[in-house]
Amino acid sequence: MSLEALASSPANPVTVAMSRRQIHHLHEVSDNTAALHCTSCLLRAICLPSGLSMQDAELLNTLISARRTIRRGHGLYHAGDPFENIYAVRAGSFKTQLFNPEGREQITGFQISGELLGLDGITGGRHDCDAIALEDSQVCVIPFKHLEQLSFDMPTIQHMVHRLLGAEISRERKLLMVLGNMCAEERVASFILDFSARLTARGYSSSEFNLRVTREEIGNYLGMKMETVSRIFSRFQDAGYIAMRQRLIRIVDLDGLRAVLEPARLSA
Amino acid sequence: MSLEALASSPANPVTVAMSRRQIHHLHEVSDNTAALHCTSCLLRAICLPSGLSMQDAELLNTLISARRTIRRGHGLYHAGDPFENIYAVRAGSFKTQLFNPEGREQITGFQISGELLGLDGITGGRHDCDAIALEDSQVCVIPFKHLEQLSFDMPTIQHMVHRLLGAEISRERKLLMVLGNMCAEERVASFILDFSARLTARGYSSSEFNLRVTREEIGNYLGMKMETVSRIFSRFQDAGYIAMRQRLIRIVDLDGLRAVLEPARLSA
DNA sequence: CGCACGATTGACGGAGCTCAAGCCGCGTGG
DNA sequence: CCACGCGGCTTGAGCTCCGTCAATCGTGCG
Repeated sequence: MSLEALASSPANPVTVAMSRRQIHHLHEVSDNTAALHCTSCLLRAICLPSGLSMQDAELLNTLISARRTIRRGHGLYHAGDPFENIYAVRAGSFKTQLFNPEGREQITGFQISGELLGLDGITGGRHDCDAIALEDSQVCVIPFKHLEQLSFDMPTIQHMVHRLLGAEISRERKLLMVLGNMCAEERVASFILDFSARLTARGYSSSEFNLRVTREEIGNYLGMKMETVSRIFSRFQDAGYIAMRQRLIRIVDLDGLRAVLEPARLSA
Repeated sequence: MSLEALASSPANPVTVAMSRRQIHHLHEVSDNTAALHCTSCLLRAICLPSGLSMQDAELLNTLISARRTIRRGHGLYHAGDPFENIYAVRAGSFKTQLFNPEGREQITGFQISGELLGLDGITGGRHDCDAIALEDSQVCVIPFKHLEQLSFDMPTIQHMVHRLLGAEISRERKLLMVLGNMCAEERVASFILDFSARLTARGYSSSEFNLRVTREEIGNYLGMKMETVSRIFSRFQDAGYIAMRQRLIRIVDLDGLRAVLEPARLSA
């Protein structure tokens, strides 16, 4: 079936299949009531306890004081809130946004299951950004004081904390590279590829997923305007790299998408 | 005296005075041989030991295994080097640069006295960027393993490490805001203001300083081309915000520079 | 003194922004 | 169940800011 047909027909069987198949949604994890402990959590391999022994993971579990459910559009925390906990996304997804003194907004990241929230605020004792749920979501609450205490006796836990903070630094650096060096097409391509890679690591489909965010939010994150994001999605669709319907996206030609980032294109 | 004269005349008394006065240079600190310990170092208030008691600072000093001198243009460490130490800039200045898989370069920061280097690499056990000296410089070497060990017994030290990592995250977020939200003029204005603020915190002149970096490097850092950086410096000079001669810059109208960042300008 | 590298400045073109119109899909209420 | 409205998305036309290319200048160094 041609991509043109896919793009133009709302009743197209493929797109209908896409919208019906539930991808990366709340129930996959939270319905599993057996997974209330880190040791048995489905996210264990990629979440906080990754790299820890079974015993250490058990210990970590004792820290998790609660789980919290956040409704779509609501905040997990806001800039200025006292820093007390870090959070592991158990189900759903979030965005973190920053406001500068002049009131400009910058989205600094989108977090999905198994990723952490709240590491900002370690320095100042207060969070310095807002974390907003993009859909009904659930997080594990980890009181940071307890984590610090635990890390006195446990070098592995201390290493873990350092690793987490370092990972956040690396993540932001990658974004700096995108914003500082890439043109609009490249930014969008790397955005899609990054999302795909993270979903792969979590065992979700890497070729078909729901972005959950508006064009506006993607644009803000990538430092460009909504209209440009939209145009480039359309261009990628015409080029046969992706197929999309609303916020549902399917990667059709991974190599094509990767080629957008190749510097060789510049000389061509 | 008019700014036009200042800009056009190389022999102008003001600019000559600027180039003769030594600002932010190596000898201010390293000549002070009494300051070989954290407790007596001139940078104490703003460096690693900031916020620590005299005793803790003394303890910290025992960690500093060596000082290293790096010649201008040489690397303190490179991407891929095993991560062993973090470094405190004792004198001079550095840039940190990142290369992505496609070979693109992104400068992620400029570090001056009292600032830290090497925090990247905590995660992977390897540095993930290069640190290059912008002038002959000297650093204090702090073996990270020792620091971690020390932090088992010393909550204050552990807090310090977390604070440092958190500060790095915040720093990069500010840059994300600049790259994601601001036009060229605003980027340059915020670059100058950021530099000025950091020098103020270190007791240097906040209105007159040596940038030490090429237009190319400023452009790379700010996500724009050298020519645009140059044009905007010229424009700021014409507008009476700054006076500059080569890499030496003097802030003439701080409020004017700040006003460039005001969103009110957009509606005007 | 002359070379080389960096900085400046101009002319031009294009990528991406602005403004605007129209469309789609979903929720709501009659 | 359908009409309606609204928020988000798409697409077009025109413009602007910034990148590109190129010439020139200035400065520091050998």
